[in-house]
Amino acid sequence: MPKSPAPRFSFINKVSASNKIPRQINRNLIFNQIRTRQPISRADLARVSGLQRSTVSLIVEDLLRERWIVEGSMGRLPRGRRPTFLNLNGQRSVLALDIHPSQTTLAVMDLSGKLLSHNLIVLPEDPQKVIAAIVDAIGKMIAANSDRSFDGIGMSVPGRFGLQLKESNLGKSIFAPNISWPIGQIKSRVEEATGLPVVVDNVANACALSEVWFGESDGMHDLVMVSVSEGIGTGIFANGRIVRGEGGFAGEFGHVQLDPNGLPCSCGSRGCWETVASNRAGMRYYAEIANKPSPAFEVLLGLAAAGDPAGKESIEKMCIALGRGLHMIATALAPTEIVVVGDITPLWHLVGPLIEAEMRRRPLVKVPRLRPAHEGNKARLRSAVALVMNENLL
Amino acid sequence: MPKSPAPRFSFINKVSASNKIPRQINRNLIFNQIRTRQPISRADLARVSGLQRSTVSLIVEDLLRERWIVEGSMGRLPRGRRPTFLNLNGQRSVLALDIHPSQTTLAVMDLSGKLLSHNLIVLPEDPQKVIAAIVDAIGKMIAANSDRSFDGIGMSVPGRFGLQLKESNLGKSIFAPNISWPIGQIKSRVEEATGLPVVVDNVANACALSEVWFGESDGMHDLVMVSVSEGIGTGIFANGRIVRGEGGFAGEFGHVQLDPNGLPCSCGSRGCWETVASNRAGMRYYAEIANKPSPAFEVLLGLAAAGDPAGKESIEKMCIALGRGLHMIATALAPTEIVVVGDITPLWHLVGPLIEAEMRRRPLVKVPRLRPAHEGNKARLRSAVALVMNENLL
DNA sequence: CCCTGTTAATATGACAGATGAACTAACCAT
DNA sequence: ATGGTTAGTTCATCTGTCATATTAACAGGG
Repeated sequence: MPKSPAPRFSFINKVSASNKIPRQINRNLIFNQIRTRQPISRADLARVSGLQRSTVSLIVEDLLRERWIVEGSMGRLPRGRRPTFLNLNGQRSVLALDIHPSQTTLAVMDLSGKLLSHNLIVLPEDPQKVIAAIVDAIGKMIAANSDRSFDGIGMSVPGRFGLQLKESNLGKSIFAPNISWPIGQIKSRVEEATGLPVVVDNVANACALSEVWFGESDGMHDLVMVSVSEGIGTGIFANGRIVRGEGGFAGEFGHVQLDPNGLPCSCGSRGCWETVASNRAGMRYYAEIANKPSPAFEVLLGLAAAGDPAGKESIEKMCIALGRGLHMIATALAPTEIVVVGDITPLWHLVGPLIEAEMRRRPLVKVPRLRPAHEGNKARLRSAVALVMNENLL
Repeated sequence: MPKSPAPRFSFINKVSASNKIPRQINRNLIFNQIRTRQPISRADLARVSGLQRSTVSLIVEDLLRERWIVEGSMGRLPRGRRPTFLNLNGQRSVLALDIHPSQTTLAVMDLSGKLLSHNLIVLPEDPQKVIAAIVDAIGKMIAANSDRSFDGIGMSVPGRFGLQLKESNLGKSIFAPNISWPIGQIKSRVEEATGLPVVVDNVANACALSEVWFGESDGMHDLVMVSVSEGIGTGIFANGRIVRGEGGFAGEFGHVQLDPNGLPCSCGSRGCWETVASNRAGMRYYAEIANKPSPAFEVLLGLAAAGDPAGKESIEKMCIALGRGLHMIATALAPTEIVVVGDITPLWHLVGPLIEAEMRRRPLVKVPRLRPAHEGNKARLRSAVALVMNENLL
């Protein structure tokens, strides 16, 4: 990375900067390069970052001392001294909890987002017992991995939490219409029980971060992550950060009213985008078309993939509604790419073209790249790692 | 400003930071404090910025040497040495050009956004002669103010320009459906003619910046600026910067399709928000209701203010449509505040409540503050100053 | 008129951190 | 062995902030 585009910090800032700031920034840079390019030598880090080899060595020394990274094998070059490869410390790991109305998963992942083990958590019927069950499952998972060291617990949840300046979470759910148990207490309860720092964030925000941390996006461009499940949530990544908005409530494109005469929505409004484009909408379409109750969404997807006419038509209707919403997002934010995560992503070869065609049917000054989340099935889990790293690493 | 909320630079960055970065940031901070609090002493700057007095003195020395600021009178305190007040250098000024489909204004402003003189520019009919007329007017304005020194020319235009990493402009208009002359060449033509740096930006972006630089907003919160004129443009300020999106096309909420069966729009789509909520829409409503051609929008506003039934009804319809769009923005981005700029702002006591009521008629997790632009009539001009400062000052 | 207290502003040395050049280490090919 | 090459470290220098000391400038009181 040549240093040509000199960094500009010309935003209006209210806090003064000390001379530790450059180290903070450069350390971040170096760590991220190790993360994304490991194994990599100090010399290559210097080349890639634009920093001097001496500076890189100092930063690497810090990261080694704090055990974020480890020295690995030595490389072999046609000429010259052999480089020492650096890797993320594989022993450090993160607990990832993906809370989902229909299915909650707990996993152990390492800092590079590799899935080490995972379990479905069966949540009890009684809303008051859900958190206890989660705490219990987490305890067992930690016990079963006593050889590893955990840096924290990341949770992606379908709802918006109040956030403060620091990107950490107040732990108080304010807007989670698709969850029926008292999710607001989960942060404090789990922190109390495990002693580990817990970072909670909205699924879509977390997946957006995940895409930037682990995916093909490089953090330099704008990205909107659209999470399609029971409802629709979006995470907006712009200018190198998640756009959180006042109280952390940015990204509720799902509750933009597209049709004033539309169906009532769980949020209390009617005709919201998610009433026509979510999994629930797909199932409703099926029920209307086939004139019988819809099966679970995964099953419905299977029907559509197998060529069942009612199944196909209902998924198509859903895709058209999705496309219209994506046009809204593309028009409003002109992101470089829009990434979709949800149950439909495994069937992207079917739904992707439909969604994209509908998005492009209207004029669009700049057409964003549209794609499913990188490794969609792990995206929500891995986003939890991104959350913890984003919060705790620096 | 106590240093308590330690600045976090934990975004994913690709450029390394040198140890000149803190100075850059602190210099910015000090300059902005002088700008917003002038006259102010070094001691107060230290208190207000959290920096040491010695550091402040060094930075002030730089700013004085570069003539950004000047030493003014001395203060008087009940006890102790008298402070030396610092002020922006009143001699430095900026040319501000507000290009507007119906009216183009050229002004001289100082760095604090004070309007020193201004002129309407009458644009010739022939599209090919417009830029020459503008260049001519600028030349005359500079000649008439030969005692002043100009730092640059800021232009706010109703359109989106291609932008690059540096927030400067490529000078090539790509999307300006409401301008009929070749605006894309304006930057290079004017730079060539005057030798001054020219910064061009979308009206809404510029006004958003202006609000942050000169208004009551402190740059710490998110803000969406909605510019209502022939069309509707929005400028999104989040995480301390304008959200520009790929190619600089973010903010086209005006072209989100709210009604698939709506009227055709200048962008080629139909049922865009701006087809129902812009000045043009207001005039169309009047023509429909009164069954006669609408007068110019300013006149229509006057009718409404004077109590003319058709005038009132048409403006009301426009306000309702505006409110619906603001609900969309509030839902999507949850900004701390939404600021409106345009011809309607002088009548805010009439239209404001209507717009806000409609915005709040639907559920909203977080209701943004809604207000007209600070000194709405000067907002577009002053935004040009913000553009130049944002671009050239540091 | 000269202390004393108080506040403003500058000077100075210590510390953090990036830089670049010099240096050492390790390897290969001849 | 030797020279060439690449990796990584050491060190002096520079920029910049910070804390403290010092000087400057004022008011009020004896």
